[in-house]
Amino acid sequence: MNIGTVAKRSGVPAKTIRYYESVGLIRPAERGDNGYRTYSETDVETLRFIQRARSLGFSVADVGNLLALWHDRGRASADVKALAQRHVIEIDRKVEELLAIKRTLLMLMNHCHGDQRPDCPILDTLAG
Amino acid sequence: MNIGTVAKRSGVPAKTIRYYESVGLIRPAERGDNGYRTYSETDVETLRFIQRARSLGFSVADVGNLLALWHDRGRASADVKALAQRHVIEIDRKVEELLAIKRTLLMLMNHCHGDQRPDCPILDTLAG
DNA sequence: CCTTGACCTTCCAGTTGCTGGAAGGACCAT
DNA sequence: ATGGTCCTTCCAGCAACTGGAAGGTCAAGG
Repeated sequence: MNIGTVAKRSGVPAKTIRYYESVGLIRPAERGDNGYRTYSETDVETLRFIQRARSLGFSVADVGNLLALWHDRGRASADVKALAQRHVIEIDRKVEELLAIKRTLLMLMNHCHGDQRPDCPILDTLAG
Repeated sequence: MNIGTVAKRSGVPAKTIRYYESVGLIRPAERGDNGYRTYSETDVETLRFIQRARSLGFSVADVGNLLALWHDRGRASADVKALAQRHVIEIDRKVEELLAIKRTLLMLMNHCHGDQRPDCPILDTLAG
């Protein structure tokens, strides 16, 4: 299979597959006589795994860890769960940060007429 | 005032001030005979404004828009409010995205023993 | 046989918002 | 004179791609 086929079947763009190879997330693909990268079914599976993990917001580094755990038949599920747990904590942190900002913005917007007049508590607050 | 002093007084690191200048968020500072950038009280105010806007998550581009509105005495507060509104919508989008991911992760974690055994629904799901 | 178009290759640059570091000049106190 | 702290510029790197240029390959159609 060439990279385009794998891209279509895994949902990971060809460019991104090359990128993953360049940063060591996947090992370098075999090459045909023409220099084209050649892939197997297993590679498609791996890329799908990566795709799903990335869409859950895991960093490329963490996806690397997940891949290692996946391939390690002697892994402890506790290690996987702990990784997920850390990720959830990080998500909570981000959500809290965003909500705090949102609260502030809504408060400011509440005090702003939002019409043609120039006076605006939002700008006033930013100005201090 | 030299850049270090302004940095301290505005809370914006010297490096970041130079960066803001390089991307056109603030206009190039006057230079002294020694080539050092020279700043006024007004510049400190501006940098504080920028600092607050950035800490509310506005992009540098949007901070540029906010600065322009701030300096425009004929502005309509509606424009400021609309900009804030767009930002809130974007925040909502991000929060929703994060919460959706979190829900998925918690569900997966719920099904995972998290002990020394290797079988792990988290990995199974990622593998498809 | 030739051309066209869709592949593939590599490498460089841009995105966002800084941040670190190197190399060199300036200033101030002792 | 010397040390320490400022300032200058430019280059590189972070995350995770994405776009584009320049060029090689391949398969189908006229």
